[in-house]
Amino acid sequence: MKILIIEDQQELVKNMVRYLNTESYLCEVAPDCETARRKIESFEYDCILLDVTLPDGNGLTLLNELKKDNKTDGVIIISAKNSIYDRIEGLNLGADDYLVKPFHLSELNARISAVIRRRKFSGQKLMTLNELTIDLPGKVVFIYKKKLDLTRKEYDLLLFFVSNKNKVVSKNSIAEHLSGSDMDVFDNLDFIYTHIKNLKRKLTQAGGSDNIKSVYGMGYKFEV
Amino acid sequence: MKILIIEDQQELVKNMVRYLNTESYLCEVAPDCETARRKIESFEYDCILLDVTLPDGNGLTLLNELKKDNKTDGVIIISAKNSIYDRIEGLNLGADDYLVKPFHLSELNARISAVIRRRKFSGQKLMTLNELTIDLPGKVVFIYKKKLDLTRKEYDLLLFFVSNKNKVVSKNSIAEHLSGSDMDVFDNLDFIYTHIKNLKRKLTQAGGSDNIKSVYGMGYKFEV
DNA sequence: ATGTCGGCATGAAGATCCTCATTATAGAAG
DNA sequence: CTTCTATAATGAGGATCTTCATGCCGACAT
Repeated sequence: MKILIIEDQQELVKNMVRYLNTESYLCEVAPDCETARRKIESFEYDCILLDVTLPDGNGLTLLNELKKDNKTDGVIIISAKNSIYDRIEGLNLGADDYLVKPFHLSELNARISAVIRRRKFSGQKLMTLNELTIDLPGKVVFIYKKKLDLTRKEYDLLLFFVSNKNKVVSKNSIAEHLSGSDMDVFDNLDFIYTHIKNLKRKLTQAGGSDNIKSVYGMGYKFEV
Repeated sequence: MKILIIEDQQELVKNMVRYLNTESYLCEVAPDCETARRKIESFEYDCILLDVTLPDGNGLTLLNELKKDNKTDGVIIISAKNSIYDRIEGLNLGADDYLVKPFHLSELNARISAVIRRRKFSGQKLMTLNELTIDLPGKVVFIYKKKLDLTRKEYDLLLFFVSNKNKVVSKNSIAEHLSGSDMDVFDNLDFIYTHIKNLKRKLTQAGGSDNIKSVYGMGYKFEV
């Protein structure tokens, strides 16, 4: 899952990134509105953390721009001020949640996963597809009650498949989802093969069926 | 572990429950004395958080009732007033600890686990695990009758390990136990390494076996 | 002064990830 | 049907990143 952190306080950002990395999120940082705009244009994030006070403008202004493009989904406002005005304004502009500085990282984490759950999995905490069970808050996958030991990429990949089940996803979109950095072009998509192979192996070795079908020349489809 | 929260401020309760849930406590809420009485009668909680100001009476009155039934064990008083009277009164009535609003959730957590820890060991004064002997009231540790010279943190750490023996404890939970927990966020968990290293050294140098095993990426486990 | 504590630097150990070379397969073309 | 080419699967190994161990030192309190 990819998160954009729009925040200029370096120290805070450092802590957030470290913590969220341990929670298996891929983070990108935009220290100002300008960078944020550029990144949001070129990529779709699962969750956006938006600080209100930024060096080159107000975060709520940025949020307002996003609203026009219907891109406010998944935005969590972060503000140092405990101002009711900011809160209401932010939520009115379509933000999903609101966090007041200083906050606990565990609370941040809880809100992020809540937002993502709401967006992608209609609020469900547990997702079941035949023999497959995914515990979203716990980030654990089971097959027939048996816990799978997946790496971060494998988990991300599986989640990406599940949230696009029965649809063909291109290798490029998979690559974008899995890669941490925001490269536009991938000179080499081979690393996908490895992750798909490993995921398939772990799924089948645990007794599951192989739902990941390759669609020649198109990409892959998770059939269920 | 089950916790009863006797508190009428909904917003606060919501935050406490959410936080304590992430700490894998099970929470029940009583918004007034009446509900609290009923719940305490029908169930035994590992810890009770008791607000002093409640809509239908004073929390200390409730505590007094509990004292008559010897049920004050594990009670943490919560008060908005920083009143010495309340504090002394509460502790006199048998409360285990006292917390002044507003407080950090991490501090609340630390105190709850402290109370639970205290209660867990309350029956025994001496705890023996193979060559290891812990004199709980005296806070002294022996290996083969040989007294270990542990610092406070080292002792706390050992106790935490012992009370979670054969279970993996995360570094985060260790950090929360060891710290006075005024910190919002642990930007650095390295101090744990030092204490673990020193504890291990003291244990082995005294002739004990090294029971503290690291579980890569998970934390540590005290095997016995 | 002394002991305790926590941060930092370094290096080892471990896990993860990606590249690459090779083999297998699908679809197109002859 | 056979051949050819593009695409996909697989296995091995090294690069990279994370986590952990250890020693050292300054800060702080007793």
